Amino acid sequence: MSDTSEKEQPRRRQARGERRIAQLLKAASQVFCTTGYTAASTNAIAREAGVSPGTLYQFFPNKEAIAIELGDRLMHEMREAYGEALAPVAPGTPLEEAIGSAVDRFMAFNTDHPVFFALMHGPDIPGRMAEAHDQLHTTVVGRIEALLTSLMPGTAQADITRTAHVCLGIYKAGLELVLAREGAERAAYVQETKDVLIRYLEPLVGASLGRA
Amino acid sequence: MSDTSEKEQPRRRQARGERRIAQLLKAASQVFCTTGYTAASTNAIAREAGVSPGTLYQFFPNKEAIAIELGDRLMHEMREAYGEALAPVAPGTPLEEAIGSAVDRFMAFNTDHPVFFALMHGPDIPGRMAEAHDQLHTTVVGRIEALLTSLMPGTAQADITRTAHVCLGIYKAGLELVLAREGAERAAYVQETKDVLIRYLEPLVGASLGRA
Amino acid sequence: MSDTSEKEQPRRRQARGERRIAQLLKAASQVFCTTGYTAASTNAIAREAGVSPGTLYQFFPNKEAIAIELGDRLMHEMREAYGEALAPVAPGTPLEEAIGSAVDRFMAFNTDHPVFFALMHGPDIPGRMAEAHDQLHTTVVGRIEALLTSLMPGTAQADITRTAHVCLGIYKAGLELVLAREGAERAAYVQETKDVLIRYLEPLVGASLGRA
Amino acid sequence: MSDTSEKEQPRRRQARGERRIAQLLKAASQVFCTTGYTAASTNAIAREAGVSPGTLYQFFPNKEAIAIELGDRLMHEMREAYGEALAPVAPGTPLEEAIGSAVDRFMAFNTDHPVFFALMHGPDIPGRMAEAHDQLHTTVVGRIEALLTSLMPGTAQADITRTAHVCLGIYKAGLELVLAREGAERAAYVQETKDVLIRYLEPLVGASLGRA
DNA sequence: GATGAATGAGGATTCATTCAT
DNA sequence: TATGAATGAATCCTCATTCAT
Repeated sequence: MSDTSEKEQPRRRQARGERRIAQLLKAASQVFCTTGYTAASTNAIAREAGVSPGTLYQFFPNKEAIAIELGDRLMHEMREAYGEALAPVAPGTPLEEAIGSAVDRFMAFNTDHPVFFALMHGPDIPGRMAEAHDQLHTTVVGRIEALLTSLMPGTAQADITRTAHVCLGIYKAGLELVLAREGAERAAYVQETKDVLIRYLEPLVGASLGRA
Repeated sequence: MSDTSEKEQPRRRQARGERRIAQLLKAASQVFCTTGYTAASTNAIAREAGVSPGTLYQFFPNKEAIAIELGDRLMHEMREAYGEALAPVAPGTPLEEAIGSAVDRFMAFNTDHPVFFALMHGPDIPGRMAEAHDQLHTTVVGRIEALLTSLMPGTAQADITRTAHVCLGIYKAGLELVLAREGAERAAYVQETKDVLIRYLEPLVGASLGRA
Repeated sequence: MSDTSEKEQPRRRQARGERRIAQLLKAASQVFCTTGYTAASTNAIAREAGVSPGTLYQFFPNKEAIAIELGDRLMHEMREAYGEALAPVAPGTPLEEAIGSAVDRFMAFNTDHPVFFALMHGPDIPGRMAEAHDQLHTTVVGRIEALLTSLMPGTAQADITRTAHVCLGIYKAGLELVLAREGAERAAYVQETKDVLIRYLEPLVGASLGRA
Repeated sequence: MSDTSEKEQPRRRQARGERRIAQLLKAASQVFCTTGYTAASTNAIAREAGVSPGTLYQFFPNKEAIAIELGDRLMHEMREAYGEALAPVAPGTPLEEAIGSAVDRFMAFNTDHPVFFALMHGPDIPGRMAEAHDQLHTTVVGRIEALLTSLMPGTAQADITRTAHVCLGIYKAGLELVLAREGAERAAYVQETKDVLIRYLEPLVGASLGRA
């Protein structure tokens, strides 16, 4: 009735809502990882979250909205946790170091959040869901472009873009291999992924340096 | 009474069946490409083929059987058309040439048969379908291993295997990029794919040569 | 072209047709026994007979026609094989003997032709198939009535009919128990069936004799 | 905040569910009676209940679960309504009375719940549904054995069991005849059923008494 | 907000039956 | 006749989504 009630009531509700949303997204992560986006059912997500289907729809208008929100949060979290992973490196940083740390950080993040892969991946992502996918994709590519621009100054934008796409492709391929392994084999594949990227970029970086 | 009447009658019928099967597989290819395996419906495949659902089930016991048969045919076709694409190269063949021609051939095949990619791809492949997927995968990896063994004699088998997996990953990543483009951009991505592979393998090949 | 060709051609065809029909009915028997009438599929029958579905429909207009024809043939066969099993007995025949031999003969027949039971039985017999069932039923009841009339002269027709229905019910119940057993147990159940019938009929027969 | 809000809200919902279940089981009863279990379709049951197919599956995972639950409820109801119908009779009870009342009670129950018969009956019961059927059957046979043991003390177990099976067979046969009639005819068949059972058991009971 | 019942279109699959060959 | 391909309605069942409470 007073200010408090008008501010704290909603806040409490929002807090509860946030908890619910987090709970649902966590459940969705697990289900998406297990069955893939297409085969995941909203009922299964609700069940996994321990709530009723109706509750799920109180927070998300439909299935893809869950995936989109999940993607957004992942991007946020990534930005916060490893914000500078892909930021332009200081001039003079050796390529190996730049790539190595970027891959390490990304791999760590993706290993901790396997949904990321499930969402990034897959041509069977149907309908409007593709938007979320594309958006995520575009963001990541943009960040890679920024990194590459600092590594290969003077390179044409089109080439930067293409190289960025290739790098992301290599990374995703490596990630898939990594996620399917454990222990020493996993570490070996992480190293391979770095090697592929380094060897791929080395001549490009060299050329741009020579040009500069 | 003559050979014709006793042999061609059934043959004609069989021919009709074969045509239907081909037609259904073609339809399935398109649907799988468009929607992915999981989301593809047998009714949609039948509709695309212009037949009733019952007809589809006259030739295939279930959805996965279609995918399996499709995979088998693709493998056959690949073997026949580009049989030696991945066969061990003559000693002394420059790496660039070996990789270049292998990638060209594969890309050509995959561009002509985009389902291949749809079937190769995707961790959300459910049920017993995964078998088919794995089998296809194993076959391809095996062929790459053979190629690598001839390129990098004396390398430990475990390393060969890992390298083969990485190469396949790179190729698939490249393919995905290529398939999403047209014309000059597509050609550029083909070249990038080759470059990635060549630069990745060059040191390995060199090392094994030095050792030999 | 001569008489021979006009008579023997059809005859040969009829002969072939008869063989086909017999073959199909045999297959149907097995399928009906295994899965029951409702769950039996015409395709399964055709497969069991080693012919195509089309062939089956060349001889039978639909599924129930198969059952009807099967029932008819069974009745014929029964009549031929054990024609007098239920015919009125000679006056003075002890009830035990009359019942005993009738049950023995029927049981033998039904044991040899388990379809009979499958067709007689069951409230899930749907649609027009019920006709066949009813017809068969009516025939059997009629024969039992004849037997009872000779055993219980002077009894009202309504009572005879009711008693006949009860006897058939007892017999079918006994048969079900018998068919589910083997060896000594089976023999014991045959005896029980006879006992039930004899004890049920004895007072009725006695009463009618006293009356006469 | 009060008990009412926290307990009755869910209760009301549960109540709705219970009503639906009852409604669905009632509809299932009718459909099973009309078409038999095998030919009964879940859609038909849902339609009969006036709900959508999805609703049915909210409460039952599949068709057989409906039949099983139906059987369970019938058994419960039977136990509650006529709990002692088959319980051992007081020593000295005339056989006619024991049988008469047991048959009356059972017939009354089965007449009120014709599904019981539909579920008891039928060798074409497929799949895991057979379990339910067998369980029901076993329960009933057990109760008859108990009754017979009290009527025929000193009889070998194997004989008791066989006699129980025969009695159940007779009863089911009688029931089938009874259910197909109305009014006076029905009553007459009830009496016949009793007579058959009494005459069948009389000598056995007498023998065991003589022995005792 | 939360619940869970309700919906109904859609998916895989089967099957009696027909038809071209 | 025989074949087997073709049909399409009907089955069982699922799922995204809505709604009354």
